[in-house]
Amino acid sequence: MATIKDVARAAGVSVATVSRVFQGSPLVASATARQVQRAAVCLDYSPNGAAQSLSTRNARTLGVLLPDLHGEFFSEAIRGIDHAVRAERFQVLLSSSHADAREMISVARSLRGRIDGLIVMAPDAGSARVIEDIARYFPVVLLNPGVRAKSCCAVSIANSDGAHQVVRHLIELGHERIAIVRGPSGNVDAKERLRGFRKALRKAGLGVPRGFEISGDFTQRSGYESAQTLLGLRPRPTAVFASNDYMAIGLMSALSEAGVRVPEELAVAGFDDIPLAQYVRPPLTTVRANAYELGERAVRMWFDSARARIARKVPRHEVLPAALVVRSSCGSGNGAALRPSLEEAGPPARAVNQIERERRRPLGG
Amino acid sequence: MATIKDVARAAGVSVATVSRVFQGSPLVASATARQVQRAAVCLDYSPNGAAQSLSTRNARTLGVLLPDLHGEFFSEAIRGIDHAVRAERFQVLLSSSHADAREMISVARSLRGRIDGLIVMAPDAGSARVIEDIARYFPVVLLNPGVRAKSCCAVSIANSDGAHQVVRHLIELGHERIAIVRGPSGNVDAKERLRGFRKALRKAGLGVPRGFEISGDFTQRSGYESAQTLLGLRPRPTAVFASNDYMAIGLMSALSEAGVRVPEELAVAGFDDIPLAQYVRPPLTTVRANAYELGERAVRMWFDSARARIARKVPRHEVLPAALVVRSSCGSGNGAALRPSLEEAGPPARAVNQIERERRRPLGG
DNA sequence: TTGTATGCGTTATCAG
DNA sequence: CTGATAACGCATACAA
Repeated sequence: MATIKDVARAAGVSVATVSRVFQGSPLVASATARQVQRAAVCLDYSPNGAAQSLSTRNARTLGVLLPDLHGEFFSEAIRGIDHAVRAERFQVLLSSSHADAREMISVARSLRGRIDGLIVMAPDAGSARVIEDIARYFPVVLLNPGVRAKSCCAVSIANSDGAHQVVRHLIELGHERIAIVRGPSGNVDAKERLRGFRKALRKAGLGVPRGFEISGDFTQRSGYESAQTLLGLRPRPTAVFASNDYMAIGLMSALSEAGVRVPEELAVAGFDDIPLAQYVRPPLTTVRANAYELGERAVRMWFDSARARIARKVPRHEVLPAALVVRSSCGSGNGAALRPSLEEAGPPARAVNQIERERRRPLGG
Repeated sequence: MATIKDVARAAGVSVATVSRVFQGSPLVASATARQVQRAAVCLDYSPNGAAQSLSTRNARTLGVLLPDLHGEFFSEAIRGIDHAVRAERFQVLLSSSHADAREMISVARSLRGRIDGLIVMAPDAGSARVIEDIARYFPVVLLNPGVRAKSCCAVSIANSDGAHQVVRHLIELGHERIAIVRGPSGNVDAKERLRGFRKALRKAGLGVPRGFEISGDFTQRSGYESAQTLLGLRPRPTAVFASNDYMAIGLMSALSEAGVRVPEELAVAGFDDIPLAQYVRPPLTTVRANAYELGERAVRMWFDSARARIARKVPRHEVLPAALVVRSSCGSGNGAALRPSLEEAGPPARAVNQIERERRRPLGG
């Protein structure tokens, strides 16, 4: 592979000049620049990134640390990150599937010299110290964090507000006995959604009868299993908010087997708006969280705080709004079309357009 | 940040010794090693990756170039890649959302010095030259490539065979007039699936009546729109193979609106086994392509060929088997449970376990 | 077993 | 406008 020296020699100039040309420096005669460019093309030269990093002390690369995630949320977040990073002409160094915090920190350390900063997603609350530790090495932005770290910026989804919205929706539809299927206990998203649930009920002057807060773990199975508990409650709830869509779908399938009609006998709502949500019967009323935007914002926030490093570094915390998506799994109070969601307009209209935009997949695989 | 020099000074040794300790060299007295380690911990030192890369001339990093992909396939492929890369103690430099080949090549060039090789996914047939170009810089493994490049290894999905299987399944169920909704014309997955379709019919001595090969573009909308064409055919087909699940689902929704019963009046099959496939009504018979494994294999193949560099470099091409997943959208010939798929066993049994494994998402968002 | 010295490919600081 | 040359942080051949 050709180096800057080879180009310099071929162009009959010094390495300094070649370097200047490649950085678009104005301090070089255009004739000389052309010479250099010709030589570079001829030798198929491009600068060595490692050498640049070493010399300039920055890598033009952002690291991304993720837990072992599956599914749409993961890929959308990455897409958002990649998009925003690309806009800054940076690169993404991805490291996912981290089991525990210890592993995360060792990976983060091994990244020294290769990245300028990190986007970290640590959903469990136990990792506070680890995060602080990592943040000593690089500027860190937390993505939907399970914990607030004093020293770093963060961007997260309005879990509490989203839950609040959907529960308020149920209340507006006339429900007074509303249950929740909770998420895993260590998970902060779950905790926040529970908080929003409680707040909405409290605001409406409704109580939460004993046993109306059923435990779950975000898996479809736990939703399925919650049905039994749910149907055994007396008085029986008329509506239930499942803390995520997977559980809502599991629950609905159990209800269907038990011959309980949704939403007539029991209204069901979820959270996340996974792609499935609009296809189950009845289509699921839920809350949309935009993972793409979450990733994008995290990166923007990183660059903002990097640029403001000279000024006072005051860690911000952005919260992305969550949007209620009304479908039919909660009924619609008086009229069937009281509050139609976009997706309900029928396939050839706007709905399909949106589906296409979101789900287009030019590759077979 | 502490450098190797600081550690050397603090430990009272030379930088060479520190370097040796960090590489686990046996040529250092254990007492000295402890000294060094203590100093390193004390100074919170870890080696600078850029400097290492520059010195050793390798980056312990694999680049991953992807087109603008959404959805499960994307994230699963990345997971597989990440997993395999991690096993080799390498890192992943990800660059997705590439619109065209030109962009891809410029990104690839800019990676010089930062990566040791590339996993490239280029589904459109036009990029052959670009690939060859990139392969001059780094060893490249193609992931589900749209084109065979002479100089690099590749791993892809058995598109043709998968299509062959599902069409043969239709034939075994007694269908004789089978149509296809094709994928985009430039796309190699689509082409291969069409090939498998034709082959299965030919083998069975069945013809493809004029008009039975309907064009589509892998979007749900195009599947929806294909229904009209399909229902206008005389004689009308009794079964249709949609080249991917999105189109199959769009088609089924159109059929449902038109009052055409699936599978009684028209059997429908898809390809990909997207998560949705088991939730639509009726659950979709399709072909499963394992994206996780695809990514994993690509990486393994890269390391294999990197290690064999000394020996003759003969580009291999692996094809991952595709598996027929029988659900109910094609009916089941004589008996309803003639050939039940795992997913049909009912929620609390194995089916849900699998769903959980596949779709567990410990994070709210 | 340890230290010295050189090179890796760039950038950047000075002189010209 | 251009050219030497000293960093950048580490690995390693060679010497001791």
